[in-house]
Amino acid sequence: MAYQFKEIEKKWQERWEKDGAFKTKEFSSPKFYVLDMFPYPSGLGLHVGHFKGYVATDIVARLKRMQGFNVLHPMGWDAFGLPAENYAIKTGIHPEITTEKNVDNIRNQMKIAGLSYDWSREINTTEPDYYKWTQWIFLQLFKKGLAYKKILPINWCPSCKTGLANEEVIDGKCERCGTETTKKDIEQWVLKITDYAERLLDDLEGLDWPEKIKEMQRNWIGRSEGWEPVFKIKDSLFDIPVFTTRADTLFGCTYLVLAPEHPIIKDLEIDIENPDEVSLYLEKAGIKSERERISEVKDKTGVELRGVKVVNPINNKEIPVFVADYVLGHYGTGAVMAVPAHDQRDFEFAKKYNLEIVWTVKPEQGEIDKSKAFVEDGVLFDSGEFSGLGSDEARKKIGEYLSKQNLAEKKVYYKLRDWIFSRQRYWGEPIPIINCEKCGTVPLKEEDLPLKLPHIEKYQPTGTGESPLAAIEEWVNVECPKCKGKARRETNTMPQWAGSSWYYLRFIDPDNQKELVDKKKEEFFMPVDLYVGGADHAVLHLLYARFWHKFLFDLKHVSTKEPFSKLRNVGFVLAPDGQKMSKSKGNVIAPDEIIEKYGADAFRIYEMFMGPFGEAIGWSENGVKGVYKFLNRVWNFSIKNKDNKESPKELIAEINKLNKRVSEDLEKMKFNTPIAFFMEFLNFAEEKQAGKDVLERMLVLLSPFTPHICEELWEILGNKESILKQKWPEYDKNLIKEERIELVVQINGKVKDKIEAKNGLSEEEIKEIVFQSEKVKKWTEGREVVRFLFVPPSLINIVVK
RNA sequence: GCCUCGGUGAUGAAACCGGUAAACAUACAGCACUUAAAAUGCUGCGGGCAAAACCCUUGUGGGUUCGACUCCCACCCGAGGCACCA
Repeated sequence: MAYQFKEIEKKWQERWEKDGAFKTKEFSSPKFYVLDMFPYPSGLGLHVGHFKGYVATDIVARLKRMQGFNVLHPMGWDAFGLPAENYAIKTGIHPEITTEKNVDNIRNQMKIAGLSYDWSREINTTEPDYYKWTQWIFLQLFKKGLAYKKILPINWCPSCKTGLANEEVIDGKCERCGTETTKKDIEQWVLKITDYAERLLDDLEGLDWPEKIKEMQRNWIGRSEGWEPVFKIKDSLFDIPVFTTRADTLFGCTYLVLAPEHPIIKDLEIDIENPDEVSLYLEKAGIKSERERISEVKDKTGVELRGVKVVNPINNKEIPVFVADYVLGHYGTGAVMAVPAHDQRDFEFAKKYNLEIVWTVKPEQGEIDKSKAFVEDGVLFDSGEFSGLGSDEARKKIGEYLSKQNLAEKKVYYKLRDWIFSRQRYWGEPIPIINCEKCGTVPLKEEDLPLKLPHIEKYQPTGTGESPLAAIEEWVNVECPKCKGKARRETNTMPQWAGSSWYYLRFIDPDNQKELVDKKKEEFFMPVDLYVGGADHAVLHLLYARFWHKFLFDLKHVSTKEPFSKLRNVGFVLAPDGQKMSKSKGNVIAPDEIIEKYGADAFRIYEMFMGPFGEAIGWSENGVKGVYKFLNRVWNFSIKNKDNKESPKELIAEINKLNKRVSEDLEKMKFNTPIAFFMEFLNFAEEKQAGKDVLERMLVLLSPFTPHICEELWEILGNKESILKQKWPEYDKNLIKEERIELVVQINGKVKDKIEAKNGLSEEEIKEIVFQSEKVKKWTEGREVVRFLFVPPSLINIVVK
């Protein structure tokens, strides 16, 4: 008979809630903080993919509770952001209302899946009580000079009508809507994440994170070490420093290239003999979109500044100067020394404009292939006193030689750019700043926080670079806190990523009105012991959160250098057709219908059984049916044996084996194999008489995976106290040892025979048994036995000639 | 181009530290139960053969080893990330 999952699941979910079974205790050691990346409360609800991570952390949370940990396992809502606002534009329904509705729906989805969150700690980034502290952190950043305003050519999404951070531009397109971004000069709030570049890079070392994510962050931060030689401009007081990692190729530098944005171009105006040509080029470069720049990688364009020459500091050669947009204004000094012989980009440019190519580095062996640049390290020639040196040594020697004459400096640059922090949209945290005509930028007083987001009727973005908030006169026009004169509020809002950059701290102390988090509680619960979410946040959320955390650490508001000590990525759940699930493709599978048809327990173990946790795997309803069948067998097996007292020895060995395998694999964050082990165990045990001891152990081990059915059967077996209170069982390795085993006999490494024998025999005894085998005789007859290898407990390899 | 993962039956996959390749499931086929279907149970299921014996098989080619999915070298393919970063 099929087990009645609907009644059972409802019954236990209500019981757990009534008992407050998942409430975290304050200051009860040891603690374990296991956290999911909190979701955006979309109107579609969550699909089965979101639950893969949630079920895994839930299993860990339940396991850790049984192992005696005081588990902090909270959930909340990252509810600011564009979709709610776009929905409001379309329907006129306020984001506050849609957010609340969506949150209720998703919270319910999580509850019917039996996820063991401590709901008393629920947070929502759009509640003033929460964003008060997001704003507070912003004020601290401002006070430390880490939040500043700047007119910048930013990435602009013409569809979302807002500026974007570099991290939000993927392939020249808006991360949200896929529209191609353009450049726009707007005054922006910028956070100085670059001040933390070195620490963000160095501290990755100690983290138990997937190597992939660490590597992505390293690349994003992009540290590079080199020298910055100075090129003097001929007949001028100006000079131009350039950054290079290849100081060893300096003798091969035959021209200099400036980025179109380089300020010195203006200073040189009077010397330039071809001003029309130059300004035409600059104009063209300025309007190019990010996309165009990327697509033109192969076709380098530029223009010479005729009449301007610079001097190569290493050999005093006069060389020409070009402007080209393959040199970026925002990296290094915005100027490069071009060495066409040893840099592929310079090589292409030199070929196109017929510039001199001077070879100064050759490979240690063989000749240079002069059809392309030789970019590897090698041995210097035609390089004065440095000829004959290897590249590595030459870099150092040349750098030091120049720096003695104050013609170069050792330098480190990072690819990481400051975080563009303002958005010209409505549905976000207002930036707590007042712009006064007299006093300039004035921060709000901390006691005036939260600065509430006003309720408005018109959400349409203005497209002018101002947010819709700018239209609300009574909100915008305020008195300056400093001089009491006329002033205007900052109308930009914070980006999507603000609220999620510190939310893990608020779970520790969600109702604190006086501070962001109580110091003692923070010290107790931090860091997050296990953080689980998709790999798609590798350089956005995970980098921003680390930055804010380090900042709070410097202010002594948090006690750890890093927020998340262990991170694991969950793989996508794809639609049955192998495609990504999306509303537009109509292939989204909701957990609700699966739970309705097969129950939460079946849903939960299917999510885990479908494959390795980190891999992307297609959904299969037949797979759900398969594990549902398994749960029915667990039910029937337990009911059938519920009155048995004792178990046979072989079953005791088997349950200990199961115990070992499940414990070990859970420790390694493997969730698919333990389920296979349970199935194997049941296949073995089903026909046998099982006693209460074995049944109970099985249920306790299974309970983190499928808590409802286990609770019910646990009760049926006569237990009064919830299975949640049981200790995670230890296995006895002496009981696992089998009495009889199968010897596997190989001849020259190939399996030829299998012989059953007593376990634990000596090599001599085994040898005797093995050579009695007909098959072994057949293969060894007339041949010389060179070696006899015995690999305990069961493998034998006989090497014959 | 660079970086990081991957490549095993029809499918999802398993295999600890180098030791029986394909556990566990799904699909499929056959049988039982049923008036019938579903559900359930049983059997089979990498390939060369219908079968035993035997041989082959973890992307390809080579190497190390008594023994390689696992280690080393070269290459091919796929996914994700970065991408004119000097």
